[in-house]
Amino acid sequence: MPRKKEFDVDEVLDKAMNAFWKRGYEATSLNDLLDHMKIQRASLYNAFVDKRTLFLSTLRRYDRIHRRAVVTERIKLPSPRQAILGLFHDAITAVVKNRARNGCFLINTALELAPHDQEVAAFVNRAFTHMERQFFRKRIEQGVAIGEISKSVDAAQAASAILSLYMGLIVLSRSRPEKRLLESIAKQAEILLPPGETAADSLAPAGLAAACVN
Amino acid sequence: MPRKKEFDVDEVLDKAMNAFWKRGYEATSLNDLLDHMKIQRASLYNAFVDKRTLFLSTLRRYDRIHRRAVVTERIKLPSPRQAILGLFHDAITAVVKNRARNGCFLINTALELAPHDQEVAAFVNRAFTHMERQFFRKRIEQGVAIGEISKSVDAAQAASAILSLYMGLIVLSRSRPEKRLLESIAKQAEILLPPGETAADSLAPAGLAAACVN
DNA sequence: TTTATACCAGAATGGTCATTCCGAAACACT
DNA sequence: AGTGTTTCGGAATGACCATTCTGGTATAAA
Repeated sequence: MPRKKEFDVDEVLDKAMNAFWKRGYEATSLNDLLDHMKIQRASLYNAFVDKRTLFLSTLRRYDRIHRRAVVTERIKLPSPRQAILGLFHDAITAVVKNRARNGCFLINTALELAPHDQEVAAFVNRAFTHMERQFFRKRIEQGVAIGEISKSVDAAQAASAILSLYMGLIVLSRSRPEKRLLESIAKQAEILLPPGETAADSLAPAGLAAACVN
Repeated sequence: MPRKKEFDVDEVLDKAMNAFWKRGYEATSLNDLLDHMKIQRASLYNAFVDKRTLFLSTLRRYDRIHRRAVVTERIKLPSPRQAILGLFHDAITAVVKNRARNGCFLINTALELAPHDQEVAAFVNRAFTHMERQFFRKRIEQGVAIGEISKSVDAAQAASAILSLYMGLIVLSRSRPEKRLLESIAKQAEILLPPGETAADSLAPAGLAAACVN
């Protein structure tokens, strides 16, 4: 009896996501969305309820296919240290190759909407905390366990710092997509994760050990 | 001949700044502004031209009294290392004490408007670059020169990283104002600026110390 | 006093916003 | 053929937006 939907929901959701990602929530009007999604008004409201609900849907989708997917890929990598540092270098090449000028949708949203929308705040919060604890911290702990990362590293503390450094990198990359600058930041991420002391369990204090990287 | 202005320009500018700082540009309507500034419509347009010009004025004022003022204070401090690390601790206490959850006006603006407003982009860019080069880098160089910071530190690179770490801290503090988390980040800032080799030298194994000259 | 300006309060303008509603055509099933 | 649903294109709605305008009033200097 019912007529089939003539557009792919995920496909138009992607287009809506890109629109929101590029301009933010407030600055993206419904007409902008319709232009990008190439569907009719009625179809949008029928399929996605309203603007805010559509936004949340795109945010969830971004989290799934852009953040979670990357994390689960990188969790499988044999080298915990490279899994983390690779994230930085991927972000840099994405920026330098003139692709990602939009930054991170989650970070953008955290600043624009989270302070005034509890549901959004809870969502981005969970995402950031997941990054910190389930990716950065776990991988650092693994790195320390297999001797790839120095025992002098406090996994929880380093995870916070790496997260902060990463977010700073993304924020900075929007206004200053300079390769040299961004690579300096990635370089210092390496310093926060000094390689394990293969020879002897060094007596060197953490600060000095960190300074010795490279 | 002319009647005197009955409101203090800087005073109402401060109120406008707080409104924009809290909600961002798009989400702050002119009525919001009038409510906060407690002046009349005509007075606003007479004194500040229009909304965007008013916004730029508040941004310039923020830069002057919130960023530049802090920097010039901290440039005078005797200890370059403490001048930098103090910035982190000040930000943290501001967040945990009086719940300053508005983050940094410049960073918020960099994400909301800079991508679509060239003038704004140029302004925040100059501010960030000034932070990086005229404050962080210069102070690190001084620290290295007086032996407070290890010679192994590349001032330019470390400055980029410290800026990135600081921005990450501010961004993160908006959604997660947890003292423990933020202090972990500040702690790692210290690691990026290891103290100069005075006593630590003697404790380190000879081989390791040699590896540090680079 | 005159004159220029700032004040107040609010209406008017012209636009855009998200959302709803309409009629008609397209389609898929019984 | 008939029924239910989704398409389309657009019009209507009502709210809010930034900005301008209209009078009327107060205040200072010439």
